[in-house]
Amino acid sequence: MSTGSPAHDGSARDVSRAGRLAAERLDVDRLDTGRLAAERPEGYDPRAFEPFAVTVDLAVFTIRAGQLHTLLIRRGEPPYAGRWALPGGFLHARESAEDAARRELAEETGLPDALVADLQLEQLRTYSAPDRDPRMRVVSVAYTALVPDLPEPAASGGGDADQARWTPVATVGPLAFDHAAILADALDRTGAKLEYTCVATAFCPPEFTLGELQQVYETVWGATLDRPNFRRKVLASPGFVTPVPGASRLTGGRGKPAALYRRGPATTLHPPLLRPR
Amino acid sequence: MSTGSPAHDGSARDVSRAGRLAAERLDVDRLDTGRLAAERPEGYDPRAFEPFAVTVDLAVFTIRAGQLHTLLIRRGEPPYAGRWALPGGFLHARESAEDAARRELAEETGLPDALVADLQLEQLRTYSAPDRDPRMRVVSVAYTALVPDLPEPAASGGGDADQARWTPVATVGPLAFDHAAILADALDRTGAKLEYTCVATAFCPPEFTLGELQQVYETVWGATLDRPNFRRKVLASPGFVTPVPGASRLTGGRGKPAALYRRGPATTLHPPLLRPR
DNA sequence: CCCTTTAATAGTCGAGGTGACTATAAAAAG
DNA sequence: CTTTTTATAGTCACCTCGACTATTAAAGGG
Repeated sequence: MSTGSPAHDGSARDVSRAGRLAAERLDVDRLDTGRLAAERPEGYDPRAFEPFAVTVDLAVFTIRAGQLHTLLIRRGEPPYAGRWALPGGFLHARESAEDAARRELAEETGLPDALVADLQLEQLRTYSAPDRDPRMRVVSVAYTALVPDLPEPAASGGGDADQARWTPVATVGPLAFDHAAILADALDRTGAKLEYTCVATAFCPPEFTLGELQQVYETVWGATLDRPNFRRKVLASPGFVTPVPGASRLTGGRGKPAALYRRGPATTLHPPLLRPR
Repeated sequence: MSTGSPAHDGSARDVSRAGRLAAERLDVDRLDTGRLAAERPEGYDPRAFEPFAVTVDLAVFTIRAGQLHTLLIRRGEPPYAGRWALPGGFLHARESAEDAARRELAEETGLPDALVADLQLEQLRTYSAPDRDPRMRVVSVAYTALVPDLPEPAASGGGDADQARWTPVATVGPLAFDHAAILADALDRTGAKLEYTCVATAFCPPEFTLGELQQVYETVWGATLDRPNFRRKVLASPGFVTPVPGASRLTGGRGKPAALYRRGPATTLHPPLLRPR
């Protein structure tokens, strides 16, 4: 947590990692990684090495009109036909879970590849309950992504735009599979990450005002913050934001124009910006 | 992060979750979860739905003789024959990853089932680099467990005791597969969790002195802490520890006997106990 | 053009947490 | 009995933070 990416991004590490002993379906004697045959418990079940399907699911958040939105996709086929679900899909044969998440995000949101490439993408948790899919065993690696408010709505990428939509998290109804639990976990994690990392700027455009940054915190936390104190805290955190010299923008039309900032080089907040209560 | 288990324990939730749409190997048209056929990119590869093997790996930590130790197992077969590795194994057909981790932990450490059942067990991260196993595709869900210093060394459970050992993390050599990276991630995470959760007591026996608790922090962080200040902080955190009335224990033989405490009901630390610098 | 409104920015003050430090109490060793 | 050792109690300055007030710079209405 000290100096690493706020998203606990491990893809670069993943790629350079050596492989791990694995099952070969017809060679049961060599299947049980890391354990000797002598150590195996009695009742050893060959079905233990049944293959699994592996998917990624994405909780993508943005802030639009002062409300936290998440990207949902309407399912067209059973089970859960007609239900909304998190975007996601299967791992391809030669890609890591993070690569798959990035690919799915690009495909389903139609974001330019350049934007997707350097996006905040954090591995949330892996969901592996045996009955989470009624038809077969599926293990899913969930990721969280934070994006700025997009000029173009989601699913502009060629597909049926009606099938993918930004939905205010407050109005999200029942979701397919265990996606409601994944979404809840993602919300918890995102709120917590705002406290001790600089990821809040991921919700903002390249240049933003401190008022807009504060709105990110207030929207995600569902709390109101004291503006002078928030300002003092952010400016006192080295590397959180860097001022754009001479630049300012009229925020609401009225009032004093606000100075503009860009995201700084820091990824963690020392000390943290704790949410009230 | 607010009131949940410090280990982000999601097993209870997992079990109650509905299943997720999955691949059926002979029904390619229904394989791509959450996406319509119209949305699929060209060059769609049927091998994308190749089955994966899913394993769990365990970074088990304990403190012994003032040093942080981790449980390692010596591999008996290639690849990496003779190398040390983290304990772990394959998911069985009808168990969640957390259940598998708990089962593997019980099998490989020989701990009493009762102890394993209510153990701190936290999902760390999922490792999915395509080349992490030279023979086939293996996705591994890594867990971290913190245990008190065990009277009996590891692998007392029937097997070849020479194949499993507590090893000081400072002297861990090269490990099999990407286990060195997993171990490093687990160390990072454990150090960070000590700051804002109460998991440190997981390293201690049921009754412990504040000096022993402080040693946990000092050992994991590799730093020395001021004793009066540590004491003040711990006692000021409601629910972190509860005193055992009238009980005391001679710690080193010499000196004033220390009061005994048990772990309290709290799981998170407000405000956090930040490590120095 | 002046005055009001609105929002950003600057500054103040006290409570509380924390680091560094000193002092006392209770045990064993000599 | 004295020394040593370790737990425990207490002190003090600094720094952060929450709550609050004051000033500045824009738009809008008369």
